[in-house]
Amino acid sequence: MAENKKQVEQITDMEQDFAKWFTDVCKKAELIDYTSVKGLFIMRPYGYAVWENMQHILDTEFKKTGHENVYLPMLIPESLLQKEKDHVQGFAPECAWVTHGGTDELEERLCIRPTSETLFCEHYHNIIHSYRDLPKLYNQWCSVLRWEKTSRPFLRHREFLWQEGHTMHATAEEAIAETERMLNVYADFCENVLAMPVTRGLKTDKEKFAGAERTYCVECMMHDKKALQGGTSHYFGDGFAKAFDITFTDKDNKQAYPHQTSWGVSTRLIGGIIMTHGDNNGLVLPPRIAPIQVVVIPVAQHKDGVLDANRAVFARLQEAGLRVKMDDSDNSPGWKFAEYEMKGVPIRLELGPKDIENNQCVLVRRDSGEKSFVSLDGLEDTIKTLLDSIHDGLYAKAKKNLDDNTYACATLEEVKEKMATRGGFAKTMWCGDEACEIRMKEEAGVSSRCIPLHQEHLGDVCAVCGKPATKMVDWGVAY
RNA sequence: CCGGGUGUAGCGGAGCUGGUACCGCGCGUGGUUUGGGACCACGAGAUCGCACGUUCGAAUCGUGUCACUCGGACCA
Repeated sequence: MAENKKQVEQITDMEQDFAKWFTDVCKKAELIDYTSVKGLFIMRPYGYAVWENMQHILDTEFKKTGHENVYLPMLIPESLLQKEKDHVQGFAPECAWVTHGGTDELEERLCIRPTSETLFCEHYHNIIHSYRDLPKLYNQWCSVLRWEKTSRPFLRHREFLWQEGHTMHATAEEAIAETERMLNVYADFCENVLAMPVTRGLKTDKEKFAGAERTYCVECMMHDKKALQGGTSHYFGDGFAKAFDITFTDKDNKQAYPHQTSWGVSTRLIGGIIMTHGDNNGLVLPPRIAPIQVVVIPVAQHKDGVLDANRAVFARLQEAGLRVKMDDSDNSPGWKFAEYEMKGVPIRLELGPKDIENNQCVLVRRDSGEKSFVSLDGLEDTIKTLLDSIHDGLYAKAKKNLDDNTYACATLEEVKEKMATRGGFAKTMWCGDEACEIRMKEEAGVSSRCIPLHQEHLGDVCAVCGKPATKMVDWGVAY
């Protein structure tokens, strides 16, 4: 074994440079590739497979909760986009426009959707007439375009893949219940599928969605203690309905405006997975969305019977419904070990001549590196149990990171000092005044992440101005 | 969008007091290997991000532009 040989595929240590580590992982794990246009990325098969797995699980949940998938066009006429004032103001700065059809200039320029509220509203205007038409529970899987000034793989693409749910309800109560239901779908998904603990909360007025009355969110903490918004769920009241003249006849034969919601998660969650679970050897994927859950690596595969034994194990695991790959390429076993570690495959299975003799194989966990020798009898169940245990381990580790780095502060000074020394999330009481929020950003460098739904009473006064406070807010540096 | 850095073969780098390019890894073929990124031999591959300019001559100097990157501003 050659010592000190430079490893071409080396990944920068996260302690040394977290941002570099992140992009190294994205590239070396073959999740993503750059293109010649800033902010537009190629999702390579391995990265796209992660998204497909996420999509499949979420889509199943959406359908279970009564939603239907639709597809709306990607171009929005300028006049349509401008119907809701707050909404335009929020999105106009980052819209990309189509101005020509062939060589002819268009009479009205068309915006490439940054989000589809306006198109949904136009459509709902046409199809909602009676309370019998409600609720409308639609979801769309698509990509949207936002001309961001700075971009990073997964965290900020100019074009990104997402789903956007858009629903219409007869009453405010029903719409709010929908908003909260979907927030919980997201929270459960993050925790039970991605092994990412979340804080459920409400955005402050300053941070809420353009045009929304209320924005709920799930906030996650990354390994570098910065915050990442995992998903959002908005309650619009009847603001858009009024702007787009969407009305229905209620049971009492009176005209009424329906109440609306929208909610979404994007490929940004993949960035969250990377920064929550990854380590200095590369990606660490949560088992429930890993494109490959088990990689089978034959050892001494040139020897008689080894490949056949490996193929048999591979077939068994595949038959058992596991996502499994066998690598019988002529790379050395050591090379393969490093390769699949970098790609975050949860379990490596080694099977060589000695194992075959003993009716066993070697299982190695990606998260802990722990190695175990297990019998080939009942291997399917052993592996399924191990995958669950890896999920739990990842969750516990991320939860510890969140808990250890969330702390209460009584004053702005304290937030300033703690943020400078240890980062993470500070929770403080807040009076509700935007001026205090701005001051917190200016002086402590943190923005309000959310007003957690699970409130604690830390004191009676706002940490910034000292006036009476009623809400507890989580503050942090966000991606 | 503002300020700093970078751009040479698939990847990482050297060359940058001007004379059309070098190294390691990777890649191809053959052989030997195979329980933590194996080894030997031979071979293929880049008009130096792009454009314009200075020059007899530009990877090298100048201007512009695009992309990446680090801060900052902005960002459902």
